[in-house]
Parts: sequence; C-alpha cells; structure tokens
Amino acid sequence: MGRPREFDIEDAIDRATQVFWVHGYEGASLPDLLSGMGLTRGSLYKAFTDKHSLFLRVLEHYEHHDVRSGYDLLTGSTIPDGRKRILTMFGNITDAVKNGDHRGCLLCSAAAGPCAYDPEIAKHVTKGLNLLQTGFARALEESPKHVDWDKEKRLRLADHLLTQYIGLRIIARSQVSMGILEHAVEGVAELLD
Amino acid sequence: MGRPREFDIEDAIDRATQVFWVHGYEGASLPDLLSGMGLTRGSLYKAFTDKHSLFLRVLEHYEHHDVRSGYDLLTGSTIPDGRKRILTMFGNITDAVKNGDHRGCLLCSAAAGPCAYDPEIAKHVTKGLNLLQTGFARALEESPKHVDWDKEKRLRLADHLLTQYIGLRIIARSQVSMGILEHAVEGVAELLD
DNA sequence: AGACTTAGGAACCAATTGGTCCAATATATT
DNA sequence: AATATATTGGACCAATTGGTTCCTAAGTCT
Repeated sequence: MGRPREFDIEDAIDRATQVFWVHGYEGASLPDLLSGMGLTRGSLYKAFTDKHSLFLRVLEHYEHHDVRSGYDLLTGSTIPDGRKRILTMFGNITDAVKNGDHRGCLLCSAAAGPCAYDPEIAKHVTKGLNLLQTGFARALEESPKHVDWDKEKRLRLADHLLTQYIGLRIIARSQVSMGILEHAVEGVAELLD
Repeated sequence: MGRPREFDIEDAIDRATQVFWVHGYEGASLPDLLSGMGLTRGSLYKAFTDKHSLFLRVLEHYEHHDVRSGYDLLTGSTIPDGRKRILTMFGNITDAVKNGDHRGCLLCSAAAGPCAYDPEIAKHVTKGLNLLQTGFARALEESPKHVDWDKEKRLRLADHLLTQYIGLRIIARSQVSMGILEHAVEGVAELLD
C-alpha cells in the first residue's frame, strides 16, 4: 500500500557498487552516487538511511556477486586442476587491467582505506577476504602438486596467494607499470610448479 | 634579510609525514595537519603552497627515509645472504604490526587511493615502488639459491615479492587477522627455499 | 637606529560535504 | 471515489572542506 518505489533496490545497489568501486568509499560523493544511481537525495536516504549503510549493503552485494564468483572459480569443477584455477584467477586480473579496468577490488581498496577506522566495514572486508582465502585453500586441495602437502603448509600458501591477490589488485588501481603485474602473475605460476 | 622562519622545514615535513601516514592523503584534513605540524594556516601555505604540494614533499621525504632504509636493508652487506635480507624485511612488517603500528606503507596507501586520479602522486609512488623492486632484485642476486637463476626469472620473482610486500602492508592497515600476515611471511620463506 | 622583508595568526571565503524536511504526487485498498 | 500510505524531488541546513587575505610582530641588513 502507498506509492510504490519507482526503482529496483537491487538495481540501485548494483549501480552504487559501480560508483564506490571506481571512487572508493570516501572518494564517492553524494552527487556521484545520486547521478550514478539515478536517484534524488530523498529517495536514497529513505531507502538506504545514509551513505555508510548504503556502503555496507554494497559490500554485501559485492561479496555475493564478485567475490563469490571468484570463490566459485577457485572451487568449481569446470577446471579439474586447482592449480590451473588459481592461475586463471590471476590471469583474469591482468586481463581486466589490459581491458582498461583499473577499478581493482572494492574489498582491497576498502582494506586500504576506511577499514582502518570503521569496524563495521572491516568486518565485511575480512569476511570477503576470508572467503577468497578458503577458496585458494580449496583449490590447493585439488591440485595434484599440493594434495600431499601438509595441511598447515597448504594454508600458508593460501595466505600467501591471498596477499598476492591483494597486492595485484592494488597495483591494478595505481599507475604502476603493466609489466609488474604480468611478471608477478608469472611468478605465481612458477611458485605453483 | 627578513624575519627568519620559526620552524624547521624538514621537521615540519617529517611531522606532516606522520599525519599523512596515519590518515592517508584524502583522510588528512587541514586541521589535522596544522595541529600535527604545530603550524597555523598562514605559515603552512606560505611554506608549502598547498596541501597537494605538501604531500608531494612528504612523498619525497618518505622515499628518502623510509623507502630508502628498506632498500638499504635489501642491498646492504650487513647481512651477507640476500635471501635473509628479504626475510628480515618481511619480518619487520609483522613486527611493526605486532607493536601496534597499523600505518602500513604510505606509498601503498597512496597507490590504493589518490594514485588513481593524480599523475604527479602516481609518479612519486611508482618511483618509490620501483626502488623497492630493484632492492628485491639486488638481494636475489646475492642469494646463493638464486644467483644461478636466469636474470628474467629473478626479476619475475622480484616483482612477485614487491606485490607480496604491497599486499602485506595493505593488510597491516586493515583489521584482517594477524595470522594471515604471519602465514604469508612464512609462505615467503618457503618460497625462497 | 631605521628601512626593509618576511613570518605569524586570525578573520574570512566560497564551495562542498553529508544530511533533513516537507509539500506534491502516485498508487493500493476500501 | 475517498482515504491512507509511501515515494519523490527539491529546497534547505549546519558543518567542514581547502584556500585567501591582511594586518601585526619580529627579525635582518645597512
């Protein structure tokens, strides 16, 4: 009852995600969000309370879609060899940058920024990063080269890979040379051999 | 001629560095800087033109001191084995976090932030990161395990280590668990064996 | 000592920040 | 058709942003 909302909540969150992804949490201004989402202030505040709450929704959305798809790639059985899954994952990062996508990873940017002073954001970020971490660990469990390893050792490698992932996605956002990205990914390939 | 400046420029830059290091470029407000540096607006703008120029000076300062000391550690001969130098470097990162230092690396934070839209800042950041990169490469040249390697392969590993460094310092700023940091560093140790 | 030059500090500024409020509007239900 | 309910969009707001101006005080140099 009452006047129905003229926009779809999920659509709006998705568009907000794009804005935050490009500009970061602090860098995205209200006008940025409003024009990006195609809303006016009233509608945004009625539907999402405030910028902070909206960002939390966006983090969830990002986690359910982008992070999840990364996790699915790492754990899915379309590629039987876990090691190859990891390499495709890293390959995707360089491909994105080659195609002009310099957004990096929303989670990693948040880790570098508002995470430091905002525990709520930090909670979401750690949750997402932990998902990726277990993704790497799962992939290693299904890699012929690593199955026989000590579980501890595999977990260490997973954390190493997660850190590498974060580093790469930060580099993707910066103007640091493409070469480093490619080399680092080749380095990962050698590491897994 | 004229009244002499009551504060030391280098001291002021050093204090500004601390402020930016904690808050990041965008996160540091003028009042933050003024109180941190012990100056008033007039003095700051007379001496440093504006916030942006000040930050560039700060980046240089950071590069000449903190980045440089990292480079010196990686290339210095106090520790003869390059591999061990790299490990102490990474060990220092976890030690810092253990001691409550969550500032991470000014360069890495800038890479995640203003680098994306500010070419001047980007230039300084890449310069600093390149220094670290060659530091890693030099260290590998003086590591018994890696001297015989192909130069190309060593450079790839250097880039891999640089990426790992960036990832770790981003994690240091976030609230992600200490365990990941330690594991990742142990992962580096295994990687170099 | 006096002229000159510069720093210091506070008042001031326009623009932007995130956020609130309310009248107009549009629909679902009765 | 009338009513209740909820959205919309824009006017409005206080606080903060980075930045400027200007007058006074404090030095240096001759």
